[in-house]
Amino acid sequence: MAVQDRRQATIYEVAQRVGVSIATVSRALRGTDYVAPETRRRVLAAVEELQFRPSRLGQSLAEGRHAANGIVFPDLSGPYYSEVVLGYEEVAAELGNSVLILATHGRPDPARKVLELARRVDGMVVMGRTVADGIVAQVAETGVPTVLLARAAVGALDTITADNDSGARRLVEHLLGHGYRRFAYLGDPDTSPDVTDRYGAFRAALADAGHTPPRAPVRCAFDVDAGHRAARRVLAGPSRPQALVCANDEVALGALAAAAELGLTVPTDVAITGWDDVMAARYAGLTTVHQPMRKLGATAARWLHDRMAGSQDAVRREVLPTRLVVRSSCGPHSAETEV
Amino acid sequence: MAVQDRRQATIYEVAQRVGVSIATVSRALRGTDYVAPETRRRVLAAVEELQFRPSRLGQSLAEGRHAANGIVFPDLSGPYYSEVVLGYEEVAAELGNSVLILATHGRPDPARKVLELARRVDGMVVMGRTVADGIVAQVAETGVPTVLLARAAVGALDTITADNDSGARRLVEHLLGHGYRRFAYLGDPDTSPDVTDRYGAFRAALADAGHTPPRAPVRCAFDVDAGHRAARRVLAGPSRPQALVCANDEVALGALAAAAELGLTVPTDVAITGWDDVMAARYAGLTTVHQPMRKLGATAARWLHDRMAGSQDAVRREVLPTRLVVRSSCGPHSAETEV
DNA sequence: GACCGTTCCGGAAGCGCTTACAGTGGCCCC
DNA sequence: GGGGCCACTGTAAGCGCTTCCGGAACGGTC
Repeated sequence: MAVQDRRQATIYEVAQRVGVSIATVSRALRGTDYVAPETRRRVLAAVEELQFRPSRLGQSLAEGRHAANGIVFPDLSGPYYSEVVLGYEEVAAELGNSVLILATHGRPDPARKVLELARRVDGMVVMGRTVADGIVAQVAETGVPTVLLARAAVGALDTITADNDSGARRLVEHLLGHGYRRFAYLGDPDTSPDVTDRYGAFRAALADAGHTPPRAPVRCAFDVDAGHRAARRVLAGPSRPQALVCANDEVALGALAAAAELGLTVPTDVAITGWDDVMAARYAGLTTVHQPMRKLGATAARWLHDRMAGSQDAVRREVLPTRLVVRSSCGPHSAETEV
Repeated sequence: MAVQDRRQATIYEVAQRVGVSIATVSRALRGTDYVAPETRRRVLAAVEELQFRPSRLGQSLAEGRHAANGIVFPDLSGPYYSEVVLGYEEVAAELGNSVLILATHGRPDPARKVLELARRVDGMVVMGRTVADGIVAQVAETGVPTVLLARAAVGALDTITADNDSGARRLVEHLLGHGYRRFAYLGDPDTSPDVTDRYGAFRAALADAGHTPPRAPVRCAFDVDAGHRAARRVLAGPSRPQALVCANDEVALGALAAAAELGLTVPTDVAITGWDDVMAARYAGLTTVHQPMRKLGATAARWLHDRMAGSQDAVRREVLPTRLVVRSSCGPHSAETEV
């Protein structure tokens, strides 16, 4: 007792102190098999005295599992990703798994990082445009259950997404209802599968209604500053669009700021819409499309858990509904449709 | 080649295939010792053929380290925590560590979860009011380097916080400058060390200026809805305060909504301030105190890394500066002080 | 009293790596 | 031509657990 031992006690020391075998200590601790009450008591006492905590590595190695799973996402910045990750962590932890996170954004060689992550977990979810499909397939082939989130299906993997398609169509219909005909799309459809879908549906909806979609999107990153710069360019240019459809709320928020700077009134001079329905959208009066972020994360965690438990059920694909949230930035409305 | 083996190949199979010992395979792979070029080539070829990936558990057990560290926070919801976590993940990953996250919010028995996390990492940071000091001390005693973030120092642990004190004082001074004398504080100082400090400094600043601080805070959770409800109660009650100082931006955002509902104009009828400077604050014209969230996380990760590397340097304590961001919600200003 | 089932426990074999230690040749040098 | 060094490789001892297998003790049954 005298000198505190810095080293963690091992199961051997506990066994020795009690005068039993390590097998008995293990059994007493996990309650997996018969152990005499008195023996168990003495084991627990020794555990207490020695401050023994079983090594997670030893356990995992012996059990052949990590009791952990991971989530890969492009970036945690922005409310969207963090909400999804939170939803994920919440149920993963509930199901007894530790969660490892990996943000690939801007990192060199994300593939290596993802493969590395795959070696420390029993399962993982890959979100959005993080690594190439080939890498995902490679991970899945190593036997690590994988579920895809907000990204196009790859092979026979469970995939969960939000309904970008209907969301975009409803948004376009609403805007057309306001009478707008000249549109611009802000954001880069190539950097996120979700946005690819949204942009595609946006164009399709316009075409279906007999209107010509813009020639090309105004490419910009998905943050406020990039949206701000892109919007300035578009709004200051010739033949100003009547409506700016933005890839996400951050871009739209930047666009709102740009419009204000240019002395333009929203929605009178230009309508602006976002996507995600982040908190700021509400205060900016931004019309947007709501995504069930927590639920996306939670569902992914649950599905992954099923697969890790060995489920051989048919591949699951689900598209969670989105909801058009009409606020003031898209045009005049008689009554507040949403708050 | 014929049938894909579901099982991961082990180092033994690689060794057998090449006709060398596992030691040689290990050496060839990690490059830690002499291996004949030709041998290495053959090893790498076998690795490729068998799709061998070393087991992280085997490695960790042998090396005696996890190559991972963890962060514990109360909740990821809200932009504040997610930004800190992102800043943390960014540098931790850069330094070669996987990141485990654990949100304690609302979970039963957070202590057990934290202790469990401690067993799977080489070091961890504990943020805010998550577990009792005793648990933190216990973790630290097991030899897992620990750094504290946005929480009062415990024992000889590195601790990093934001400057709540000066922030709150500057805020109060500014509000007094507007002529306000009747204040209310929204938020529960007992649920976050940061807020405890802010509230304390808020009262002290008022007292120092010869004014009487409010008798007690208006306790509410740190989200928009709670802020909204609390503000409604306060604003609709008798002797309406002239200024609502809120524990964080979310509460303040809720308060803004409440004021609007009650037909009160901000800041004419009531001034409202927040804390954190989240994105929405900008669009809501909210006067607030900016915190360097990314930097908090990044610094914690760096310090933790030093400790994990065995640094025995003196205990580090740092208080990162905060910045008063004046917008429209606190009163009339001749020119925009901040955007 | 032989037999059997139950309870309890120890021995030992893994799990998949890393690395200390001990060679074994080959080559160079005096 | 013997000694020494260097490049390279194998042996084996861990790392700290879990769990299979089998043995011992004990009580109850026919």
